[in-house]
Amino acid sequence: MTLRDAARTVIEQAWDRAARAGTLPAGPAEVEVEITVERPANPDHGDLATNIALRLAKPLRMAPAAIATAIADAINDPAEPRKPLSPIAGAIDELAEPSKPPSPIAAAHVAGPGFINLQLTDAALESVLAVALRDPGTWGRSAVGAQRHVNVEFVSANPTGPLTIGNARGAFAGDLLCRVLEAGGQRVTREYYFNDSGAQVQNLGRSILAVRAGVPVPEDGYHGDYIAQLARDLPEELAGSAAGPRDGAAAGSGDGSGDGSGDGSGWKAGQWGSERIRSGIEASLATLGVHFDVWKTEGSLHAEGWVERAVEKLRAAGHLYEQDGAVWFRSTTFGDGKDRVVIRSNGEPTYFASDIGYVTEKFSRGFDHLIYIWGADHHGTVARVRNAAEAMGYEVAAVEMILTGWVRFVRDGVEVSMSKRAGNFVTLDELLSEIGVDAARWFFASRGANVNIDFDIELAKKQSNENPVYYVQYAHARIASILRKAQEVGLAAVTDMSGVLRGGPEGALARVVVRYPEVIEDAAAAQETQGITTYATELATAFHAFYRDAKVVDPSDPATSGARLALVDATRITLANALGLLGISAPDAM
RNA sequence: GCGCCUGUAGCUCAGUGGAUAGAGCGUCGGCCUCCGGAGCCGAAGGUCGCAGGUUCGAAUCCUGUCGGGCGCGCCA
Repeated sequence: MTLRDAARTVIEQAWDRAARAGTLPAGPAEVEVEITVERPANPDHGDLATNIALRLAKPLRMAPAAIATAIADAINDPAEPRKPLSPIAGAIDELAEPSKPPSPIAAAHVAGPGFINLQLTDAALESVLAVALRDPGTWGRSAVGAQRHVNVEFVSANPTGPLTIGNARGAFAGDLLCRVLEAGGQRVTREYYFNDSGAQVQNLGRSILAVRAGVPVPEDGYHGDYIAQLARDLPEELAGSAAGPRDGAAAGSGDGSGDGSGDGSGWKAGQWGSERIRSGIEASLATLGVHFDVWKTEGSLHAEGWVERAVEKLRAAGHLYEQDGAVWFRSTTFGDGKDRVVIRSNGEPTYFASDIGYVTEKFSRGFDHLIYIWGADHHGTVARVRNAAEAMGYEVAAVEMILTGWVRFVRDGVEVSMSKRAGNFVTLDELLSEIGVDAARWFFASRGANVNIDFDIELAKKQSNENPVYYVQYAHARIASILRKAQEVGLAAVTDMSGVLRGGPEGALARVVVRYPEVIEDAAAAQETQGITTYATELATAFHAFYRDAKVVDPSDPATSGARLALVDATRITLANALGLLGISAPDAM
């Protein structure tokens, strides 16, 4: 439970008392309305504020200011015995007599058109800081999403070439999403889906063989240095079998690929090269701090019968029909603009058929929720996959697609066009060696997943030293330095901060620190990380201001020093947790 | 043509029903005898694309419109 939740309870109980006392015509039991509590931007408006009186004006048929006054008076009434409040992160109880837990609210004021502004007690601030200091490992984490097991599939680039900076968006967006869901208490499985048996793999093999043989690569083959490297490394036995038969285990999709060429040349080389590339991709992702739990191949979905069974499921439910020799899914039943082919007239299943099989396979593993991170160019396939899930009897809401916006990569003002086939691309590894993982992570974490971004590589390099991430990291390093200094002179943090938080620089910093759990809760609910980077910047700013105004290490005043050390350490823990949640390092020295 | 995303400060982006719309970078001006100046303080800079509507209240919700991106295959 956060301070915000506690405040909500205080407000609801005050409203209830006002209704029972007759100053308001109806209480929370009679009127259905959500009590929203927010952190006002203007510090003059208190620590927390609620607009409940404005929202009750219509149902209660009263002026907002009168309602606000009634509720505020009830909150402020010291004679009123307090009902037990749920503990604030289990901490406030410890400071209170069990029979009468204290309210975290010191005072309520009516302001503006009917807002109720609330002031937190110093005891509430101190008890929340104590939670951070006592249990840094879980500080800020929420259990709201416990029990939900989520599958997040992202990147999923076919292994026909190294990851490019075009894949960076999905990699970071997906990983950041996973991290914020985990912080919200959910269980997450990170999944990478790829095709190890399609025509592109064969195409890759032919390209490798062609380069090795010194002949021109096929017209739509792959180019680039990495192909030359693979050609050099290709084992002799695979190089000799240019026309080797296709591996039977991969049967089911892509076979012949409908182009009539029908020969199996390049298969073994292609599969060898594909696996080489895949492990290279895994290594690249590892340098980003991105690790997958499951690597799933399209071929396995066919081999294990998932596609076939899913198609049967749709057929049994009456959602399939035949036309022009093909089998169609009646997607229009569920609002799609047109029906979609599942089995082509040549008997081959479509990519969509694999998607359908994959949905059933994922749900068979017990997930409550599926999330797909797709590029914006895939939005056309969202409806059909969700429709198919619905047609098979799954909850549509449990199948969610998040579309990442376009990243337009620019170098010196000129757009960098990228094509793996043409061998013209900037790899993810190159990007990171230029700007660094921490800066790249911060860049993507601080922007919405679905917005289009212009990314100027030269500008990013140039500005990397001024990246806001260093501002936050610097605050962390500065605190670490202060703590080292304190230890040198024999000063230690004290747990009893009573009196130190009263107003002044301490109160201002403490008020930002204690907000952290709410920031994480909001981020998890919105499935976004921008709020975390914004908050981390605010916290760093608050610390730097505190540092300016308050001397922390002062041997002549160990009591004040001790309390300030505790506050500063809670700040350090919070910065480290926020950065760590985003996969960014929190250095003790820079 | 239809559908989805998007338009906020010079630039890159936060802010999705609340009080005076924010940050970083850039520009201009200040601050190191003192725990880390990768810092601090201040200034300039915005008809939130435009027009209607809903609401006590709209950058935020609805409708229309203009600009940008993407999609509309028995490709993956």
